[in-house]
Amino acid sequence: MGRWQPDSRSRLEQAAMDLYSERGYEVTTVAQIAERAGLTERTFFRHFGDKREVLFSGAAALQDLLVTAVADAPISATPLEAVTAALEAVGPMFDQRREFAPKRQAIIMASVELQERELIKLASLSTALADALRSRGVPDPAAGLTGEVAITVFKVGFERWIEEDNHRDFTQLLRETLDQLRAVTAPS
Amino acid sequence: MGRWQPDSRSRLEQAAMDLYSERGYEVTTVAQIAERAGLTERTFFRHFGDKREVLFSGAAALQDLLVTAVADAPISATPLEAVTAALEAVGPMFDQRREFAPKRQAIIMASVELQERELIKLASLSTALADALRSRGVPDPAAGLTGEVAITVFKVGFERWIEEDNHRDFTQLLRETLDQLRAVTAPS
DNA sequence: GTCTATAGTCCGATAGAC
DNA sequence: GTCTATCGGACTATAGAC
Repeated sequence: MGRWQPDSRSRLEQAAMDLYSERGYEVTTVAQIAERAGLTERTFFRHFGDKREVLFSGAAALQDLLVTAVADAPISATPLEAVTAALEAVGPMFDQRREFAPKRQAIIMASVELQERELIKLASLSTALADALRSRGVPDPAAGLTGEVAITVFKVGFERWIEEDNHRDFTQLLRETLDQLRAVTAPS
Repeated sequence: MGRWQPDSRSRLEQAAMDLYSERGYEVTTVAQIAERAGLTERTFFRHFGDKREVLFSGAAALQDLLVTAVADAPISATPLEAVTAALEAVGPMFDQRREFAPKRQAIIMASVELQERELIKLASLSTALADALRSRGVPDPAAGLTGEVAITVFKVGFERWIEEDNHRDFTQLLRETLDQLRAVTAPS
């Protein structure tokens, strides 16, 4: 055991979640987060680029999971089928943390600044999915549009998963949302 | 003619565009923008909530145009047809400022912070369109999903309109992008 | 670990328009 | 007189530089 307590990063994340929940994101200072974690402001900024990023460290893992699933989809899969497989692959990751996700979402929905960060993370996922599709030989504009469609389904499905009283599987809601999107765009 | 020069707001917008283009958004200070416009920092913040907002004052007019067009669509129109009418209604607004839009877009694409603001403005348009559809009696989840689809078409169509060598009508590109989106989501 | 620039807020003062 | 737009200065927190 070294000079420092382990898991500085996790402690900062936990302290930030707690303080953002208790008092709100805007009125919480980085100094307060660092203090609660037993660290200094300087250490916070060593781990996280800014005050918002402390809530978004899971984004990279989500992106890896999505991209890998697209790459691993059967060669015969259409672009939409490939991203559907990717969405179904991430479902369990959320169902496992059913109590964490709504808490984090409530914090984000209470702050425009945090919503901005959330949206650019989603846009990054869309770009990553489009690139993964292009690696499969999917041409533009289909690759870019399919990435956008996937993120729309993820976003809308996630919102419903959070707000639904009965806790249905995230995967099930994603499938349902995709079907509804297809109904909306289908020819009358 | 009074004590102040007219059009303080426009002068700030023009100065900001110029400086963001010349030096970049991040390295430009609000003091520099105000100075070039012959005003003070304090006045800048009176007109614009923050340093980014000076590039997004046109968003409200765009939203009004979209919402009005949805409300004015024929009663017989499907949700997708109503938002399609809205998209076609805003096309000319962009074709009129063909030299302004790419310059502004280049500034935004050079800064993650500005992209975040752009994305939340687009999300706001999506919500406004969904609300306009609900006012027409469109139920959820169709209203929300149709709003999202419309914004995807707008975003992707706009990017292509900017980067295309031959200057096709924005409206034409929007129609084409919607057709491609429908092809992507259509059953194989 | 210390220092500094900048964003953004708050209070008040001023001066013209009406 | 009221209303509105500008300016001045002090202040905090973020974020990056040293």
